[in-house]
Formats: sequence, C-alpha cells, structure tokens
Amino acid sequence: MAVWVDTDDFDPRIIMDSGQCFRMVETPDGLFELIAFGQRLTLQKEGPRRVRLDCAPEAFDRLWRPYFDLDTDYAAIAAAAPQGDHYLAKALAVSHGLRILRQEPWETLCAFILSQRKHLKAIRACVEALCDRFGEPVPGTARKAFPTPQTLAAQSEAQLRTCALGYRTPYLLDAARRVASGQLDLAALAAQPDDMLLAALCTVHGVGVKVAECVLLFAYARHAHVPIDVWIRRVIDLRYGGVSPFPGYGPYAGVYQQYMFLLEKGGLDS
DNA sequence: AACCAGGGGTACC
DNA sequence: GGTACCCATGGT
Repeated sequence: MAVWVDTDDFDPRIIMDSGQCFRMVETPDGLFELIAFGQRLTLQKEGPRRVRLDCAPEAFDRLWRPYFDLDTDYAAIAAAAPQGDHYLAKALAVSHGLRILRQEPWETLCAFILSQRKHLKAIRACVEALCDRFGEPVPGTARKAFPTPQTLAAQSEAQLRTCALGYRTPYLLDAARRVASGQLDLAALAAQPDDMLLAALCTVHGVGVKVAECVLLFAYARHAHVPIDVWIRRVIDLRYGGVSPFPGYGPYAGVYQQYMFLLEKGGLDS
C-alpha cells in the first residue's frame, strides 16, 4: 500500500541530511528508509513534486502526515521571509524541500543529548548502536526501534557504557530515569507553553538550553525556537556581523535557522 | 596523527 | 553572571 504526496516542498534527501533526524538512510535501491514509532517506513521521490510513502492511508494520517509536518505550508513560510536578507534567501533556495519534523520527544531528547561534541555521522552511529543493543525488533527489517525509557532506565551505567557514548552516558541515564518514573512527562508537556517546556527539559542532567531548544523545534514543532550551536553562532558572527537576526524573524525563526544551518555547514552530510 | 565535533557541568572569580 | 577547563569517543 502506498500514499502519494504532491507538493514542491518535500525532499526526503534534504530532510535525511538536515541534521534533525538520525535514523533515515538511503537504501542501495534508491529508497529512503526510516524507523520511527516502532515501524519502518520507506519513501521515494517519484518526480519534482511527488513523493510516494509505502504505508496504509490510516498510518499516513495518524503517523506520517504529522511526522513530516505535511499540514504546514513551507512555501508560505519561505514567502514570509524578510525581504533583502540575502543569506537567508540563499539558504531557503539551496535546501528547498526541507521540512521540520515532528519527531518523538523521547528519541529526540536522547539523540540531542548524544549529539554533544559529535559530527552528524558520529551521532547516527551511536544512536544506531543504542538501538541495536537495547531496541525492540521492527517488522520488515533487521534494524531496531529506539529503546524505551523503561528499558534504558533499567540498565546500569556500566551496561550503557558498552555503547561507547562517553561522558554522555550518565546524562542519558538520568533522562531515562526521569521519564520512566513519570517525573518528566513528555506527552503532557506538549500542552505546556514554550518556556515551561524548555524549563522542564533543562531539569535533566546534561540538557542545557541548546539541546532543549532542539527538542522544542524538532519534536514539539515550536517553530519560533532557534537552537544556537557552533554553526548558527558562526552564521551570526560571519554573516550578520555578530548581531543575531533571529529575534526579527517571527514565528518561523527556527525553520529559517535550519535552512541556514545547512548552508553554513556547506552542503549535505558529514 | 593531531584536531575538533549540532554542549554542558563545575570551579573558580 | 561571566569565563576557563574538562569531559570520552570517533571522523577527518
């Protein structure tokens, strides 16, 4: 079964390489494969404005339509960008087809805890290793689901160390224990305003503002939030003379940020 | 083979 | 409240 999405603003490859998700890969036969919600999804770009998703219509409506944020008009977001902002305009053009995903909060929190001082490639590797070691099987693939908070919370630090997460190991364990115990209710937090959500996430040991902002943007679709990492720091310093343009970008500042992140990194992958 | 990576905690002042 | 310094591991 398959569902087709007809839009000019949906490019699986751009999304795969965008640095917001870490479990999307290109298969040898040119399909894009991702694991989320304990399931495997394959998709393929069939033309300049058509993407095929291999799933049932019910799964599309319940999971993948929200996941890919398909009810948001990215052409309108691009059109709303401030005029005369050359670097932003270029960033929007270069990564046309990018979308900000609505990923699962738990996985997103963990992935960005692990992202500290790592390249995208290294993040992918350690996320996948964590899944291989502690995740449940997924139908139709040898790849595993992202481990549940309960599973990770039940591990000793020594057991988690086998995934070679380095100094991030206790951070991940603290996140797992807080979520598994209900002390940090990631589902309930979806109803909270941005500042409450941010503060709650920052209670986890090893989660600072930057990681929390990534979770707000890439899981909770708080599109106004701009994670300031080394690359965005570089954008501000090099392209905007040290004065952040983001406060003037309005409700989609975080979306613009992601296009600029990609441009500043200079292309895809790595 | 050094150097550095989508940072954050801690110890100072 | 600001600033060095360390953290553990893998790519380049």
